[in-house]
Amino acid sequence: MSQAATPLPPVDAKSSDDTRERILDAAEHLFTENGFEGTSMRMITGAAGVNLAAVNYHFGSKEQLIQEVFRRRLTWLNQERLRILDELETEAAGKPIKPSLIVDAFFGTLIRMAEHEELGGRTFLRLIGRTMTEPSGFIRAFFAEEYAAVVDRYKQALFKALPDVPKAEIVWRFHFMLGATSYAIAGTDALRIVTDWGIEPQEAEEGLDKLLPRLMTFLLGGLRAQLPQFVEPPSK
Amino acid sequence: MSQAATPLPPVDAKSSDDTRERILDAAEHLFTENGFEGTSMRMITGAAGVNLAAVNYHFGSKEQLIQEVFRRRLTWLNQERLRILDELETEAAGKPIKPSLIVDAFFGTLIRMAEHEELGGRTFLRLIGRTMTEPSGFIRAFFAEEYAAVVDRYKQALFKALPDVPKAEIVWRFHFMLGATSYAIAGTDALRIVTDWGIEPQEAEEGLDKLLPRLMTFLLGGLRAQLPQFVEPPSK
DNA sequence: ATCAAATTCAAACGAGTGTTTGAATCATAT
DNA sequence: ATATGATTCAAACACTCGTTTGAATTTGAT
Repeated sequence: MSQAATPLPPVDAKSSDDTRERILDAAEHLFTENGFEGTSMRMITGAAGVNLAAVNYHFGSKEQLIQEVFRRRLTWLNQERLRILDELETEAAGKPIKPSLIVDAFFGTLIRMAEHEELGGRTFLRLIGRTMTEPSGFIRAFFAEEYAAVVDRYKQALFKALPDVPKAEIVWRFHFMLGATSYAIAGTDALRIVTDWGIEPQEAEEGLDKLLPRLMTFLLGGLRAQLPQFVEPPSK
Repeated sequence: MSQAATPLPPVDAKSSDDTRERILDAAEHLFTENGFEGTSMRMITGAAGVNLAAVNYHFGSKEQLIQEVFRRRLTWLNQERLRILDELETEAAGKPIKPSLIVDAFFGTLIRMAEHEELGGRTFLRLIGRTMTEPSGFIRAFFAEEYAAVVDRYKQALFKALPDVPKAEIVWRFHFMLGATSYAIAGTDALRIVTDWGIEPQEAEEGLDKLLPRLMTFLLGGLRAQLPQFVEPPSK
């Protein structure tokens, strides 16, 4: 129980950072493949080539390990999202921002993480896609805290960008966009089984390059769609 | 090990159907709240008020129980989807069907299940939304088998309905639509935490009545969006 | 009433879980 | 070289997991 309370190594990188990183990398991969409950500490430490007790020593518990796996990526992602939105708002100088720019800043920034292996690459992208529907209470709470500020800023930007669309409608469509995106990245192989595509597999392979423009046009098409007409239920 | 091999009670309803149904209902709710690995047999049998061994006796294993939880709903759902598509194709008499009708037949039929408690209601809807991103291998395989025929028929219908859209594009957009839908139904409360809405909660409550038209316009907006222009990467 | 099958039950099984312990090893600064 | 703290390690802890067992009970047909 020596120093497990220390949140992060203070400044310089000790050799034990190795162990931490190896554990985080192994956990990221295994969580993606097997889920949180389907991944045991022994699987993680085995894949990382470290002792079983290392996780509890460095992170405290499995729960805290899960949080750290996300935090090391999400902190960067959401700061980047805020930075870009700041930039856009500065350029716009008070005027509304084009919806396509807002959507790209939020979802494009996420998708583009897949190209950078040092940011977790496709593995982390799949993991986060799956985790959005995670039932576990503490994960939902953690995500809520990690996302609250960003989502709120983007919501406000969309309200301003689409003044003719009711706010409730925008929130719902934001919700839908999140779903389409999560699914697209989580299920690159999950649903390939289901759909079997019926198109040349070569065309499915190069998916990630073309995924972003494809997703983008879909999201924007949905975001800018005509407003729904609520039909009153027949009689009642 | 008396008769555990019997797939289903032959014809008439015995009193033990009670036990089966109680288990399935309890499992459906608990899986929705806690996930598959987060729900133990003891939780299920406890909630159902039956003996611990009852699950293994009636279903063989936890894995088979999970499959049965889905099968009793999905069989109806996908038959209904096929039936409606048959109807639409008969009416169309060889001509393409309007995309909105196809989309409503597939996704609307799912959403409308929520209104019928005897079909599982909102609980099953949330469960299926979450399960689409499930990592577990046997669940993916099971879903693939259960969905293959339906998805293929609907894909063909969409190809015909949108002759100007490349097939690969349609498959992707079908994928996106699945994601938006799954998310919308799975996360009715999951993301409410994240977004906190910023709109009158009363307006969020009546969500399910208006969810379908809202989702519908979003999906159709995305499905019919302009085609993406693939920009070649800068230099390379 | 009798018999055979279906179902329920309490108890236990072996395996796997996350976590803890205390000694051994390593690194670093004096 | 020595002392101090950080880290690693093998072993064990208490617990939960899904499943199995074999006897008790219930059910339904004769």
